[in-house]
Parts: sequence; C-alpha cells; structure tokens
Amino acid sequence: MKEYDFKKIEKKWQDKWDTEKPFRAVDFDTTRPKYYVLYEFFNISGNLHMGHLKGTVPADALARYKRLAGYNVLFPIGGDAFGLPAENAAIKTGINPKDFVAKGMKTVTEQSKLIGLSFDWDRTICTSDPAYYKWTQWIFLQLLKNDKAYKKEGYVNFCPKCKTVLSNEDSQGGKCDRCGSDVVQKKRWVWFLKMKEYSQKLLDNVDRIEMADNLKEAQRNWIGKSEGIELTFPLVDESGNEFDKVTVFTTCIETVYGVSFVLLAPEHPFVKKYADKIQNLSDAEDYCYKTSLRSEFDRMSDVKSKTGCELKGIYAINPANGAKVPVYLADFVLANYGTGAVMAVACHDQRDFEFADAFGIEKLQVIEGDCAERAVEKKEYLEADSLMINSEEFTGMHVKEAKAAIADKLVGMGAAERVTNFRMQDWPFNRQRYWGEPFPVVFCDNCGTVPLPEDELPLELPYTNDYLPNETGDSPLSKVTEWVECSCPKCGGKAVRETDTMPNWAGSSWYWLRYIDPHNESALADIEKLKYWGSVDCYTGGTEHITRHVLYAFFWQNFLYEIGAVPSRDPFIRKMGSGLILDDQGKKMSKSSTNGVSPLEVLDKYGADATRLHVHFLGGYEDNTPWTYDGIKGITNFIDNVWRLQDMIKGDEVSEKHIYDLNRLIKKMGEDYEDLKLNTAIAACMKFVKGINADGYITREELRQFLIMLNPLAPHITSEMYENVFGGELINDKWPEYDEKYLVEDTVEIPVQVNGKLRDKVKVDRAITADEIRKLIDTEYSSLIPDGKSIVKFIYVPGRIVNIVVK
RNA sequence: GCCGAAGUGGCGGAAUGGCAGACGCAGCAGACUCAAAAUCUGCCGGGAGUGAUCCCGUACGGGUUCAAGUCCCGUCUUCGGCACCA
Repeated sequence: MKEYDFKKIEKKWQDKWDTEKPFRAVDFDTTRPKYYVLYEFFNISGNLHMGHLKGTVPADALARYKRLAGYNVLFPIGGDAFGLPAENAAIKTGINPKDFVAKGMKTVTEQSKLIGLSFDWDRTICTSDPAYYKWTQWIFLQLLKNDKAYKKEGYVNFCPKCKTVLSNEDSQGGKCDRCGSDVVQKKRWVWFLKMKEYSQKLLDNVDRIEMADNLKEAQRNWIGKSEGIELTFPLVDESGNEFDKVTVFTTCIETVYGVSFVLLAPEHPFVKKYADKIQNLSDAEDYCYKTSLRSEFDRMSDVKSKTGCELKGIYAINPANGAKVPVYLADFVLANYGTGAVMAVACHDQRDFEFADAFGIEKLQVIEGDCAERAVEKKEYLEADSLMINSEEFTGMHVKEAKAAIADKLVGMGAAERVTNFRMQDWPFNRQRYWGEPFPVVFCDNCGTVPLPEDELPLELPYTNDYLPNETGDSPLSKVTEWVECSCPKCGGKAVRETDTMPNWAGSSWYWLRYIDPHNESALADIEKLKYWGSVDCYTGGTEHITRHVLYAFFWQNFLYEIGAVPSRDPFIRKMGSGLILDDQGKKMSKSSTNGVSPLEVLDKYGADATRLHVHFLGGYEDNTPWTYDGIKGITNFIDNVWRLQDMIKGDEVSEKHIYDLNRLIKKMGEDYEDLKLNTAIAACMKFVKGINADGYITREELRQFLIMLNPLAPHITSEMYENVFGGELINDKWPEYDEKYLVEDTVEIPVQVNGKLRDKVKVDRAITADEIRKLIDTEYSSLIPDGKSIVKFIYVPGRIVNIVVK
C-alpha cells in the first residue's frame, strides 16, 4: 500500500460529502430515534480559530457516532451575524455589513468543510437574513402583545464609547462587552423585556438541564434568588407628621431593633418628590449629580470609602419599636435591587458599620459578639446561633428562632411582608446601533406606540452608508429620514419608526428552533416538526455564554412555550461547556487574538484527521488546554499505523485473540463519544492498534469494526480505508455491538494485598469464590503472610482484588 | 470578600473507593544505516540493593476505611465566575 496522501484523500471525501449531502437530517423519520446535536453558531467575524476546533469537533464526533448508532441526527450550523465585527468593518472600511456577512458566511462554510464537519448545510441560517429576522421581529411583537415588553425611561448601563445602552449581561464587571470601556449609568428611554418575571422559571430550567455544577452555580448566582422581608417605615417630617412610607428589603430581619438609620439609593424618587421637605436640598441634589457621573465600575470598586448625604428634615420610624432614625442617600445602595432602600444596622453589617463611622451615627448592637472594631455579620452569628440582646421581648432568644419570631410579629402587624427578590433585572433590549434587527413598531401622535401588523414583517433594515450614531447618541437609523417617516398602521396618520435596533443577543435567543424548519414562511417553525425534533439533546459551546446567551435562551423558550409556539419549556436537555485553547502565554486563543496559531496552518501541514486528533488528545473537552505542536508526532505515527492495517489483514471473522480487546473497545468508544471524552477515546484506539501491531495481523471483520469506531474522530482516512477494503461507504454501515461475555476474560489476574499493600498477583478463574481463593492463598501463597502473623480478616472483591489483614 | 473548579512524573494528561502514572511527547540505550533522518525494540516517579525484592510517593496536616489521587475536616496555591445584592 502506498503512503497515506492526506491532501488528496481528504479532499476526495470532502467533495463527495459536499455534493452527495449524506448528513441531511430527515423530518418525521419514525424508523429511527432522533438526536439533536447543536454547536453554538459562528459569530461571523473572519476566519475560524483554534477555539472552534476545540468546540466543533466533539460535537461532530458525537453527531457522526449517533448516526452510525442508528439515530436520525440533526446537526446544523449557522451564523450569528448582527454583531460588532460586521459593523466595525463597515465603520472602518466602508464595506457594507451585508457584504461582510456574506463573505464571512462563505469563509466559515469553506473552513468547516476543511475540518470535515458533518453539518446539514441545507439548514444553514444567518441572523441578519431578513427571512430569519422576520421571526425575531415576530417574537418581539408577541412579547409586546403579551405585556412582556415595555418602554420606559430609566437608569441603564451605557457605554460612552459605543454610545449605546447595554444590559447587565453585556456589562459584566462594569466593562462594556463590546469594547471594554467602563460603563456609566444613564437615564434613557429603553425597551425592556420582562425577564425578571421569569427568574424562578429560569432557575427551574437550571435545575432540569444536565450540565456541570460549576456552570449551574454561575447561573444561579447570576439570577440571584434571595428570600427576605419587605419592611415599611413611616416617614415623618421635623414636627413628627407622617407624610409617606418607605419600604426596605432585608434578609436580616432579626437585626431590626438595631436599625439606627435608613439609606436610600441616590436615584430613589423621594429626592424629587419631597424636595420641599429636604432642608439641605442643594446638598442632596449635588450628591445625586456627582453619583451619576461616577461609572458603575467606580462605584463598585471604591468599596472602602463610604459616601452619602443626610436628608435633613426627613426621618423614618422603625415599626418594630417606634424609634425615629435619620435618612441618608448612599451610592452603595442600588436603585434597581430590592426596593432601592435599606435599613442600616451598623453593628451587624460591615457596610453600615463603615457608613456609621463616616457620618458619626450611633451603632446599636442587638446580637451578642464583639462589635467594637467591625460588624458581626449574618454568616458569623447564624453559624454560632448567638443570643439576641437589646431586642425587647426577643432578648435572650437564639438568633435563628428570633429571625422567624420577629418576622411573624411584623407581618402580623401589617408592617412587613415576606418576599423573594432576584438579582437579575429586566433585559434592556434596544441599542443605538445600525446593524441589528429593526423594531417592528411605530410612534403615532394619535395612537401612541403601534406594533406593525404581522403581515408587514420583515421590516427590513434600510440601506445607508452612515453607520455612526448622531451627536445626541441616537441610532444611525434616525438619519435615514425616508425610512423613519411612515404612516400609522392603525389610523393612517403620520408616524415615525423606532430607530433603535435589537441587541446582538436577540437572534441567538431562539435560533435552535429555526434549524428545525429553516425555510418556513408562515411560522418560526412548524409545531409538528418542533414536536418531532424536540429539545436539543446536546448543546456544546463556550462557557462564556452561560450567564448571557443561555439565560436569554431559557427566557425566550419559556415565553414561546406559554404562547403555544413551542412544545417545551426546555430548549436544551444537556449543555456541555467547552474549554479554551490557550496560547503559549496561557491566554485564550480566539478570533481577536493575534497570538494564536491558525487552524488553517495546521490543517494544511497535517491534514484534517491529524488536526482533529491532535487538538483533542491534548486534553479533556471541558479543560483549558495549552496549544502545542509537541506530541503531534504521536498522532501522525498513529495515523500511519492505522493506514498500514490494510496490509496486515489475515482471516475474516473476529479472532479469538482479539475478541476481548475489540469488545471492550466498542463499549469504551461508545461511552466516550457520548460524554465527549475524545482524549481517552483516542488513547483507547492507540492501545488497540499497538496490540494489533504486536500480533502482526488483523482480520477483516476486526478492521471493519475498528474503522467504524474511529470514524467519528478521523472521518477521512477511515472512509478511504473502508472503501479500499470493503468497497462501500462506511457511513452507511452500523456501529458494532459488544457482547457482555467478551468484556472480561474467564481467567483474570487478581492483585493480592496484605494490609492494603500490593504483594502479589494470582491468576484465577473469574468465577472463583472467596473460599476457593482463600484456600489457594493458604496453600500456594502462604509465604505472603509474614512470619508470626495470622489472618484476622480476608476480603475478596469478586474479580477485582484480594486484601488480607494480618496481625 | 463570596461562590465554584482544580492541584498526580521533565511535559500534556489517565485512573465506577480496589494494581497510581493508561495513552502520548520529550529523554536514554540498542537495532537498521557509510552516515543522518525516518522506522523498530527496550528503559523511563524518587531512594536502597548485584538481584529477587523492599521503602517512600498523587500540594500540605489530620481523619474515616480491610483499602484513599478519589470520601470527610483544616491549611496553602492556582484558575474561573460574581462582587457594596442589603
């Protein structure tokens, strides 16, 4: 046999797959079980990078394995195209974003094929395609109709550089997700989606999905469920007249007798509402103004120094004991969490402790402990279950008991209510950018906000060559006047369109549904097809999307379920988070990094099969693996050894000699593909080939089964060899089945330990009983028992190990 | 600060509580060769011993167990996420 010419052979198979399209998924095929494998679609920017190899290949291997195992597999791909790269290219080079995306889609398609990825190309979608975003707009209209979308003026994250509104998810760590600038708080008119309302449903999704615990924990933290009490403090003026109430949220109601002041967020409406009662109004307004200038990041990172401003002339009455306490503004109180107001207990909350120090406010201790230098906080006193002090009838109780008793009392009085709070916020959904889905709504002087009729969708993005927001920060679309000015669909009068566009997460919040029925013009997807394909069985992709995209996906899927558009609340049954490929500095290799090795270079040098094997032999799917060429020799050797198996064929059926190894390999490979453990799957194949080489022969049947098992990892070489030897197409063959009786030989080698230390091994019949093996050791292996010692205990774990305890 | 994950040879990494270091790289020795490359064979955690073998060894200190890399408690380190969330 000639040497393996990967360039020629890989191209041959890639061309064949391209023209014959054998990887198409078949709707409504009831002869086979269905399996839906999803890799998160490509962000259209430029070339594929190493990270894509790490992410796509395991999904591809799983899809190929499942097909061989008799499943009807849906394994689609598409482009997430309403993103920053297209718009930046437009701004920098003037290239039309549409053209940029078209070129990008072509590139990722070609490069995917070079890797040998078995996507169903007939189902490709692209989020910036009007036929696709018609349905993104349709979903928005349904949200609007069902009162899940609203426009309101509020404080939101704003990136001064991108000049656009951002969600919390888009500004994690106080940095703009698009450009890395510090995000500021700005008051703007914003479209919100009522995601907060779905908090508990999202937590239920998290409970149901099969996913690593650390990822679930990250999501739970992000949603941030917290159970506590809302407690209402009457507000009084200087002369003691009650004029309103303020409600605070607390999870530490047990400290209520220690409240010595109340804090409001600077954005709290009372500053404006009771301006006439605030004696130092200009100080207060000044403080609010200064706070608004500080970026969120400043406010968060500057945790040491507490700033604030007393609202002189306004006092709060503690409903528990009638105490009159001062009210302050403080920027560490967040307007959009809880009620935007907190009760401050200096001795039992470190932030309040520092604030009290800074403003010379008295500190009241209500739970035992040393509060001289710092607060004794919840975690500490709950752990110790300390005793209550200075708390009227609750004094002397244990904290845990008092917590419930005080809550009961205040709830009974009508001053408090038990509530559940979530950290997650409603989703600010509009961006002041050109390259996004236009909102299908108009503003009419007579009718107000009017949704477009569904039959007018898609509302296409108009052409422009001016992609920058205007001076006041309005979207570039506001400059396209002939598009903005329109007539009202309701009254026919003059109206203007919404000129903001949707965030780039919009299109990705439902895309897995569209693959199921990508060309449907009358629905986002046919409900019967949705029922057939069901939820995504395995969703692979980066972990960086776990608290953004995946939560948005849960949200939209729940909503679509509630309006009857989809048959399940769960978009995904299993989510696997892929690790990163790191460069030699230990940094992430990605689209933006210039420090990376291009996969094209490796593909060109070693071929697709070798590249696929090498990247996945470097480390586990979920682990970050540093890139290196080291060890690729082991892979090319392995490939050469596999190729030479063709010259070693002797005999037809599975030989006695190989039957155990072969059956164990079948079991191992199936399990490893299922779990995406490609590194150990490759190792198992190498070991098998090593054994074959040592024996000097392989039978036809053994080779056939082996090629099928290796095919999901190395599809090209295995297809070629299969054709050479068996004269047909491997992908039409079936995954081999293993026989339980060939997993363990009849004669096994059992390690013998004495006091837990390995001393010898005995070859015995697998079915041997504990008595028999003990007899054997008593007679033939008695030298293992040290002189002068006797056996006090004899343990035999059938088929595994013997441990003799001597004394 | 809080939450999570992890720490195993020179390196990448394997091990349902049951033979630690699978598989591979690098290294060393040998074969082939005029020579080199390629390939093949053997060795390859540390220590003692001619040797069979023995002792130590999975970040560190304890514990549970007949048996611990794996489970429990404490400490340290690294990475990731969140971060004034009341």
